[in-house]
Amino acid sequence: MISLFARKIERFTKLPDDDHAALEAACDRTRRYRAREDIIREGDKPKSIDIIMSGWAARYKVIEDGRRQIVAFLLPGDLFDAEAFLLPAMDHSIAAVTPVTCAEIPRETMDDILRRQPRLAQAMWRDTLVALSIQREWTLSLGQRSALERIAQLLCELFLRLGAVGLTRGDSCDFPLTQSDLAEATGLTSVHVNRTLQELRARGLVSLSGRELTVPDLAALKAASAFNGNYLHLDD
Amino acid sequence: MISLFARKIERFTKLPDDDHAALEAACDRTRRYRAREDIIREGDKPKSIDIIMSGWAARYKVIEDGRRQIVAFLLPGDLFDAEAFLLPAMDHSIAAVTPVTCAEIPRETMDDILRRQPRLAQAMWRDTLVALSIQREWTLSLGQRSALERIAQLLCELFLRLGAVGLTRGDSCDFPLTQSDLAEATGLTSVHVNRTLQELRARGLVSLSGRELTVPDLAALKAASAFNGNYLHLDD
DNA sequence: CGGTCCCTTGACAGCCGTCAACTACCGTGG
DNA sequence: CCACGGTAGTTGACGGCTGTCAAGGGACCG
Repeated sequence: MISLFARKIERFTKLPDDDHAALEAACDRTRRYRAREDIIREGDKPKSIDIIMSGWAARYKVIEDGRRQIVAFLLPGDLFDAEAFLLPAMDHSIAAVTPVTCAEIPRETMDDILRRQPRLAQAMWRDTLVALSIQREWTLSLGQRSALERIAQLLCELFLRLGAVGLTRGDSCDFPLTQSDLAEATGLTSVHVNRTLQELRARGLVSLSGRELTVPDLAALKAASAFNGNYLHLDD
Repeated sequence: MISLFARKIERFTKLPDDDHAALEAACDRTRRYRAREDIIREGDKPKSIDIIMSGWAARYKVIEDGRRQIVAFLLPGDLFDAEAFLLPAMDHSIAAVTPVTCAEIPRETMDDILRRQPRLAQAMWRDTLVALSIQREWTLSLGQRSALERIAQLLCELFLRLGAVGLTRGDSCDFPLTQSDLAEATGLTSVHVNRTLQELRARGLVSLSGRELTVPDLAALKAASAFNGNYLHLDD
């Protein structure tokens, strides 16, 4: 059941069988969320650590006057709420983008894992470090890249991350984000995202319609965004 | 010697004495860097995990055409290079802003800590989660805040983080960043940072001269940047 | 006293935001 | 069947925040 997550963290170190068993046993329940439903809100103190089994979600932060920023996308296989386990309370919110199914690891189980499965705990810590690396790249993007580069960069990232968990079909993949979602993630307005997507299409870099993204020439899209995939830590 | 770091991670859970001893024993050497010297470069695979004992450093990323973004500041008590321990190679660089002194934990010692001191490992993981939370706030800032808000926000953050490790004096603190540093951290140009600082001074929100920052009214500065300090996880 | 780094200032331009209206699509229900 | 409403996408006109370019000033230092 937790195969996607296991596969992801085993990119670095193969886990022994008892860690697999512990992880398998830890995910005792699943939970479903509707599209656009909040999964956790800022200030909450959730009782479990979740792994996304299917669907897309978005971490977002709001400023009191209503401005809103998506700070990360969560894809199948991604672990989240480790922060809720180790920190006092959530400092941001998470919303489902599509219908989402999660596997839940209860807090008490996490306590056991930390004490008794150090390799598994280490793999989870490493997962946090990859998330941090991605967050740094978003900081770079928002600080330095133009609108076109930012959007191209984000599309590259999502395409590669989906590919890493086997969710691409050739040069295409599902793409449930609206232009407003893209705008909130890139710090642009949806109007400007719209114009920029037209530019990307005009250059033949992407085709994006009917909830499907096609990237005919990934190298070209990378070049357009000055993409450097090291930050994803997908290889080796 | 590692007191600042221990104090920082014990905000959440008191560590037992043997963890203290393990941490103390782990930091067997210190190393010094000159101001503006690179401490680690992208692609490196350092042999130790470092804790800053004194001075300021900056994590930064570059795009191949030369654009440069500071993605985090590292202050005394901060742990860094955990990513270098758990991930294949550095995906960014770190440079000293001032002269810096670091305590070094060798990789082999870290292996031992993970196996034998689960509470200490957990505290370090938590430290990574706080860094991730800060990185999310930077993403929010760059995506949504105006130039004035971004700079005010950053000044608030640095002032509070310095205060948490006892490095403020009343409403003042050392402030070694140049306007170019601020520009690279906020995604602005140094010209615009200059004008914006003048605006902040004109409003009486900060005074910044001779490497010293004074914040006469922290609440006012927070208000000017729509600051919400939850993300720092400094209390409780 | 020349050099370098940092800060400051002015004029101008451009990327992207704001505002507003319009189209397309789709599911619901009369 | 068509009216209806809501969401998503599109387009145009205009404005402003911030960048670019260029020059100059002040402080520190060898």
